[in-house]
Amino acid sequence: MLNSSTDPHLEKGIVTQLRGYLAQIDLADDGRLPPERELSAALGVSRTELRKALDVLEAEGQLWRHVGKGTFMGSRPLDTFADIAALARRSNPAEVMRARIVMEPEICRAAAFTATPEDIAEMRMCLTRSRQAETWRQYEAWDTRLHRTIAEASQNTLLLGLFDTLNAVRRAVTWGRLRTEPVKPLPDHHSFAEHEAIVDAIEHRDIAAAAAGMRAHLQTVERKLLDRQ
Amino acid sequence: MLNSSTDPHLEKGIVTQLRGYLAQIDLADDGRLPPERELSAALGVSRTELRKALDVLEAEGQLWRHVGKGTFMGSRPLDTFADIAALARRSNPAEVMRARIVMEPEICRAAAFTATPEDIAEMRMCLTRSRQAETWRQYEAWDTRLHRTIAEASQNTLLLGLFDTLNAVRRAVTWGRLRTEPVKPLPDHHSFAEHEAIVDAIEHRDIAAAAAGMRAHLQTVERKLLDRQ
DNA sequence: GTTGGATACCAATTTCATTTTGGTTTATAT
DNA sequence: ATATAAACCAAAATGAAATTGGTATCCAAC
Repeated sequence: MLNSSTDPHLEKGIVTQLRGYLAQIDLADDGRLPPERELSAALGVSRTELRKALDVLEAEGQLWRHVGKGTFMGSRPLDTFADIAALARRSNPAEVMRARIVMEPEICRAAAFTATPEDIAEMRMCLTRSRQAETWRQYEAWDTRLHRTIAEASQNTLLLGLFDTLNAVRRAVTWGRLRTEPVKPLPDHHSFAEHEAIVDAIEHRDIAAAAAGMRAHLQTVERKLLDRQ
Repeated sequence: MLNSSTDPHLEKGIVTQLRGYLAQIDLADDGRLPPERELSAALGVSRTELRKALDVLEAEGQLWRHVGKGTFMGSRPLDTFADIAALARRSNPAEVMRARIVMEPEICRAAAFTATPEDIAEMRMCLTRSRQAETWRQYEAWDTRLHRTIAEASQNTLLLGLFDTLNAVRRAVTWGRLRTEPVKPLPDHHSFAEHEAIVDAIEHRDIAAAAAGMRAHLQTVERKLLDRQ
């Protein structure tokens, strides 16, 4: 009862030992620390005792664990809002338009840097087809494809992915408005000229005009959208 | 030149043959049809010719294809590029920084419009805590929280969701860089002053300065990152 | 009797090699 | 010229094996 090995407060010693070890080691970017089996060996304690110490730190919120994954410093990654269905439920058409106005002009600016002749040819095809559209559905298909071609032309997988996410939310959001528009796009539909101005700017590598054109276009779309409600 | 096998319109025949076959067969729930190698054998045409016919149907939007996955009837599912893990696999640190430079300044501009006093108070707390950080991990935690607080202050669920997606990809991307930095952030670390300029601009509703400050900050981060490689 | 250590086992997850698949190129033949 | 076959590539799916946190069991020490 007198030697330290039976001291009931020994576990507390392991906790402090562990704290020191964790402060000292330089862990990976993801905050993952060595598996329990290695850690117990490195600290010279049994796995059972190490787990008790880890339980304490986990209760303090200093780390989190998951079977098969490992043990990680910091707080458990919060449920990201990246789920499209959840996003669409929380969002609304006004937010979608605001997000488009934030993102797409800058994506368009980047595209003006990097668009290839093939990209521009596809944009031109979208322009032609959208003018020829016989129904609003067809028009929207070519409109969507044009905007996505611009995002592709940015040559950035990640930006394209974010654009796709935004687009998926846009389609999933309940717009609540009924189509009271004419059965097919009229020849003087505002988007035609705006789209062409954007593609022209991209083709001439006029990055400022490309961004400005896209912003103006989306602001027109936003205005038309909100007028109707 | 006279027999039908050299008829230049034969390919059109293959398209119709394929249409008939697709209308006839009972495809799986996911709309997947047999791989090209099987399909060409079943239809008794070469894979090259089959692919031409598939190109036509794809251009019509009747089916979509993806390497490794297969060919599917109908339109491409919404969440194709929205998966974080897939994005992280495809992307890289340079793309992540470019995407941040595209998105965050505009989010910051929006935040300068809408930030509440509570938002700004939290930003100031992040500034203080990041200055007090004893390790790089602590610093990064407060840095991340500052940037997310700014995104929250935009009052736009969708923008916040896109920001979270970007952040998740950032954490998942393999940076491959070794930590050669000092053990703790030095008092003259460039980010401190830059962060404070951004929060100041937001507080004074100087939307142009907010966006410019964020852009300058991220460009500095990008430069430091690429220097090191 | 209680405590701690070693061991074995479980299920979730990752890892890695293999296979499959659409996309592309090359050589050959008609 | 055009079509075909074959080979090759990279993305993705697949499946076996290893890894990892969680749990139960048995045993020794006191």
